[in-house]
Amino acid sequence: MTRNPNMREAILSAAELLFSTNGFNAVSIRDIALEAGANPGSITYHFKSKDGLLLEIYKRHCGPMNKRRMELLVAARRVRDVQDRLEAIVRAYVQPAFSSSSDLAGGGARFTRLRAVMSAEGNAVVGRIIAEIFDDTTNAFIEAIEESLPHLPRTTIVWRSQFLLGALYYTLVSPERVTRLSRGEADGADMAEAIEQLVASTVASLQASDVDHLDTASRRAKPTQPPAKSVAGKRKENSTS
Amino acid sequence: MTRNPNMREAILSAAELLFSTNGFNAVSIRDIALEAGANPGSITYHFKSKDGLLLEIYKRHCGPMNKRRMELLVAARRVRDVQDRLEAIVRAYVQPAFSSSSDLAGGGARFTRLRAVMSAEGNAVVGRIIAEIFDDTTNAFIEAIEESLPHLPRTTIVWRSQFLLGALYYTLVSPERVTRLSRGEADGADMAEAIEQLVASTVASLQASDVDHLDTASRRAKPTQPPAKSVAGKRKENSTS
DNA sequence: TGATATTTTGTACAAACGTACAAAACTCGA
DNA sequence: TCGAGTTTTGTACGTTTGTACAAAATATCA
Repeated sequence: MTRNPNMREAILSAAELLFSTNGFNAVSIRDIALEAGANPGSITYHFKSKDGLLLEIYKRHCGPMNKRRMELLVAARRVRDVQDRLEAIVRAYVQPAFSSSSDLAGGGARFTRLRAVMSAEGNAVVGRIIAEIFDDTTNAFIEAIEESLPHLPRTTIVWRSQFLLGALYYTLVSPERVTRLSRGEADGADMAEAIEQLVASTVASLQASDVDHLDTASRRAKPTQPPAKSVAGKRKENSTS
Repeated sequence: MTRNPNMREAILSAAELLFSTNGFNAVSIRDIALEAGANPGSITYHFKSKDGLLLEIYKRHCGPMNKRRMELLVAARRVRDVQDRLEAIVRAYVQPAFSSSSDLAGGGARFTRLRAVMSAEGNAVVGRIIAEIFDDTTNAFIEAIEESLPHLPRTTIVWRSQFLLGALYYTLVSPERVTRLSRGEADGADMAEAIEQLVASTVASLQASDVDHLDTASRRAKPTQPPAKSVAGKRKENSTS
């Protein structure tokens, strides 16, 4: 059998691929070994345990990705125009999640899909990592958005950042849904297009005025309402704060 | 027929809970039996296999949820004002995903979280069901949105519906992230608040003009731009259509 | 009630799981 | 070329897995 010069890398790559498409528990160490062309025992040798392997995948990607995010964020904050700045901020958050600056091509998207799957499975191993590693970066983005949209409550920005991350995750998890529902007119696996659509959608969402709870309640009570000119963010803010 | 329907129901409920929080493969039949206070063998008796149990959960919820969605959609389409109609359409899609009209309280949210997890795990059993059962309903919503926003290409609506579903899923999967990032000011598990935030965000996203690729390219080339008044949906439409 | 149908239980089994570990096969400076 | 260090291999272990099945328990209805 041909020996792989860097078996450790092959194992990491195979594990990334299989975990990100099938979840953690559905993939056995033997599956990974087969995909990587390695012996099951050598996985134990390199990473000690299955959890250790998953942990190593995270360690490999988190640093470079969030570093790139922060670099792009610093540049984005310098953009003069508010609209452009907001778009640049969102793009700085989204883009590194699709294509990491690190070694492998498309590795960024694969790792982000892995994060989505682990998040859905409620994986205990990565639970702490997410809060420890990602929250700092996320907070920096929230603050940047706060600065550009000072009228918007922080809680609303948090909600919309949640929606952004969910949209990001799901786009990588189920791209075929976009292709199917668009009847082939769009390609859900087209990452460049996904980024553009996601950025545009998120910027518009962020620019909308805050949810007004009292107003919303009254609007549901009497659905007929003086006609609005169908411009988003039109509703006046008279929130509780 | 069923002499003691309680046990069957208890198994279904326990499986729903465990699957939706831990994934499919991480939960064993013995785990479910323990949670339901049943014997492992009785699960095989009622549902034949583990896959059969998962399938039965879907059969139980899909019908009522999508029926409710269609009822609300019909009502939403009758709303006169465009802004209000759009909001009603989005709400008709979102609301039944959080609280089903069926028996158990909060069962809707639990089932939607289950769908999110199965989607992330790429579960083969439910793969076909989703396309078969959900696409009809989703298409009805896309058409309703198309009707309210005739200037928007269908592909863009599909992308934004993808983002909506992803946001919906992730909100149910990781509500604690909202609580954490908002430093306790918001409660990610507050479903009513989540719905309001999600609806407002999505309506604003839908009302944004289409992504213009050429324009976007030029805007990135020369970042200085006539200042926008930071009102969502303000940008003029000069799309390709 | 007794006969029959339905549900629950306990146990068993083959397969797959994560992991450990010794032997074998490599690598590479001296 | 040699030998120490590193990596890979093969195998074996104790568990846990999904499922099957017969016996026991329970419910239904003449």
